[in-house]
This record gives sequence, structure tokens and C-alpha cells, in this order.
Amino acid sequence: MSNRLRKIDILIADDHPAVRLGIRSILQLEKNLNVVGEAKNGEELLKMMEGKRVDLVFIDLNMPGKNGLETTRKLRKYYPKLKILAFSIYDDQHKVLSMLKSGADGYLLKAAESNEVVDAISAVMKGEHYISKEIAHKVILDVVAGNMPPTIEEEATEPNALSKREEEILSMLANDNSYSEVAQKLHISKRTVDTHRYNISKKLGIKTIAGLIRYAINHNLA
Amino acid sequence: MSNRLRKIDILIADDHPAVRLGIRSILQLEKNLNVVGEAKNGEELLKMMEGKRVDLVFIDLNMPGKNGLETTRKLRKYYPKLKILAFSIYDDQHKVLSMLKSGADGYLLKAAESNEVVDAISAVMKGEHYISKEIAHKVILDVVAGNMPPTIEEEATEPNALSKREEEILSMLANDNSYSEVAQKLHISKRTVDTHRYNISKKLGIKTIAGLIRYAINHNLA
DNA sequence: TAATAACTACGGGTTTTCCAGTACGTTATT
DNA sequence: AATAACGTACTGGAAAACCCGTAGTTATTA
Repeated sequence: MSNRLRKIDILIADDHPAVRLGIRSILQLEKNLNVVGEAKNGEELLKMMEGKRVDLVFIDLNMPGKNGLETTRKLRKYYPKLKILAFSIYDDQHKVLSMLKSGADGYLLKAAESNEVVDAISAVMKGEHYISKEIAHKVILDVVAGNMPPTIEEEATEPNALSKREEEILSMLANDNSYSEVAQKLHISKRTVDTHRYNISKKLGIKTIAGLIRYAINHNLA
Repeated sequence: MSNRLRKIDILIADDHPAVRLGIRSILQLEKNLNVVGEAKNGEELLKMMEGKRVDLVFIDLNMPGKNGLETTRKLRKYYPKLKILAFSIYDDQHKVLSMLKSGADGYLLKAAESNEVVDAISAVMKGEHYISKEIAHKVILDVVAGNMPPTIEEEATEPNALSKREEEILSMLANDNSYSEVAQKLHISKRTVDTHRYNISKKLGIKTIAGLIRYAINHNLA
């Protein structure tokens, strides 16, 4: 079969059946797209990739077990030419950038309309990056607002910046403990806790408790 | 037309097009179900209800603007016989109970398979309540674990302890604003913000920022 | 109309967090 | 052996958050 006529083979990974079905129905309306399978988490997706010819995967960020980020890194590593389209409800800087740094070719919000989904696919298949306008706008504002993201190189190599101890302390802080309480419970000085928190803030580039707690929650520390 | 042959008319409310499509495709496979419309938020749903004959609504908990909870209360109030099926990614006690107390007839997880969706519809149409087994199990464990929910009466009458202004302020605090920033943006005094926060803490019985932020996140304020 | 609730605002004191350094011992890694 | 990363701890001052009482103005509602 000639290359010109080949359909684009697509895998969908999302833990919600309704979402998978929704994407599928959007894609099925396009004659040049071909959904070759659905996975409900990262492991399943990686397994399905084996041996199959797949051009593009639709991948949800939040899935039980191996999440979108890890899975994307693996995919990018093993299948360098695969196109990866992240699909998420989150529009925050951190999520978007991490995903792109991990190797996604595009980032779509779940609030995207059908035509945007199709546009995104054509874009990434052409080798371009695709990012929803709403996200691009918001992320840029975030960055401009001074929440400087680390350079691409930096974070890509260290997906999990925090040390064990730092995670522990952040977790406790996010769980209603004050510096003094953490200090007491860990039998260390209050100043040490302060230092840790300070370092955590610097590492993550998050300056507020609110931000830190959201980080903690998103990383299962709270 | 005889009653026996009448299809069940359904409205879907969810802010994600893909999810709406997914539900739609599930329901369209059933010959006795009829999707009469889709809304992308609570307001739209309420507007669509006007004048239409609708038997059942599928309603997502998390939508921009008026969320599922408020919308459900309104729906229940204006359309006492309408069947309401909550649809959410959350399986925690608080969310589930609030939704049921607000008048939902059933609670489905987004992770539900197609057949479960159909089962849920038949159940609620028969006047029964439907709750995913996974949820029922988890919620009961939660309750047993000592996280006593307030009695039905209590919370049903005070669904949202916080006033509009308090919610607004909590939301801003949870979104990285300091007292001063909130004060500035709302054109009120810093002390007023302090007072509000203090009242919020007392109302909710939450003494720490961490707790408040978690509350905010769980209530879609952050 | 009187009571309740929401929103506004201030005083004034306590506690905690935040910032930005310095510093030292212990592990890993090279 | 040296460098890096980590965990520990300090100083000290600025800023923010916390506590709680009081109180005036509007709405709403009983």
C-alpha cells in the first residue's frame, strides 16, 4: 500500500472509558485516522505498543499506576519517531512544561473541541508542536509573572527534584504541621526545617505555601 | 404515543467535549435512550431544561462556573421528578455524600464501563438509587474509619457554609495571593481579608493554611 | 420592625514564615 | 582525593499570618 494512502494509526490511553469513547468518536469521523487500540493506563499502553505499528498516541496525564509523565518518557525513549499528544484537564505551567520536556509533541486540554483535536493531530504529524492557545497564553503569563521554569535541560534530566528528606518535610508541612511541629516530630531543629523548606521552594520555583501544598497534593504527598 | 414506548430523554452536562461525546456514544447504543442535548456547564444545563421534556440528566461535578452541586440543588428544586445522575472522577466521601444530599439519584465514576452506565440509568429510572460499588465500598470504609459525615439534616441545610465573599477570598488565598494582594485586588483593607480568613477558619474548623488550601481544592476553589 | 447574617474595618499583640546567607559532617560519585 | 549532593544548624531581620475583640453598614428575613 502506498505511503500516501496510509492511515494514521492511533492509540488512546485514558482511564475513563467515556473519554476513550469520546476521542474515538471524534477520530472516527476523519477518514485518514485509524484508532488501533485503547489502554486504560500507562503499562497497558506500553504493552500495546509492542510489535504494533503506531504513529500517534493520545495520552492522559492522570492515570492510575504509571502516569502520563513517566509513560511519555518511556515512549519517547523507545519510540523516538512516535508522535505523542498529551491530553489533560490541567492547564498549569508545571504540568504542561513537564509533559513537553518529557517528550510530548503536543498538549491538548480536555475542554478542546473536536476540530481542535483534529488540528492538533495534523500539526504533530507534520512534525510541529501543538499547544492549545488557552494553555500557551496562560503558561506564558505564568512565566512572565516570574515563575521562571527551569531550563529544558535541567528539569528533563531530573524529573523528581526533591530528596527523600525534602519530600518528607514537604509532606508534613502540607499535612497541617508547622515548622516547629515538624521539627519536634523529626527530632531536628526548627531552623533545619526552615532550611529544607527554603531549599524546596528554590528547587521547585514555588514561592508560596499554597503553591507548595498544591505541589504536594499533585505528587501524592498530602 | 403510548407511555410504554416512550424513550428516556436525557441531557448531558460536562465541560469536556470528549466526555460528552463518549457518554453520547454509550447511550446511543441503547434504543430506548434519547440524548436531547448537551451543556458545557450548569447555567447552560438549567437554560436547556426550560420548556424541554427531560427525564434524566447526566451531570459532571466539576464544571467551570456553577458547579455540579449547586446545579443539582437547583434542578432538584425546580424539577422534583427529574432523575439526576452525578458523574465524576472523585470517589471521596465528601463529594459523594454532598451530591446525594443535594438531590442526585445516583453517583457514577468516570471510570465506569458502558454497561454500568446503562445499569445506572435503568436503576434511577425505576426510582432506585445507584452508586458504583467501588464508591459505596470506599465511602463506607471512610465513614467507618471515623470520618463521620455530618448527619444528613445538618449538611443538607448548610450545603456551603461559606458566603460568596468568603469563597472568593479563600479561593484567592489558595491561588497564591497573600493577604495584601487579595486586599489590593478586591479594593478592601488587609484587615478585612484577615477577618474573612479568620471567620472562614472558624466556620470550617480548619486552623491551618494547608487545611484551608486542601479544602479549597476539594471544593473547586483552587 | 427587630433580629440575623454578610461585608467591611481597625487595634494590638503573638507567632510563624520567609529570606539569604554561612557552615560543617556525611555519603556518593568520580 | 576531590567534588557534589544531602542533611543538619545557626544568625537576624523583615514580612506575613494568626488571634480575637469590637463595631459600623447594609441586606435579608422572620
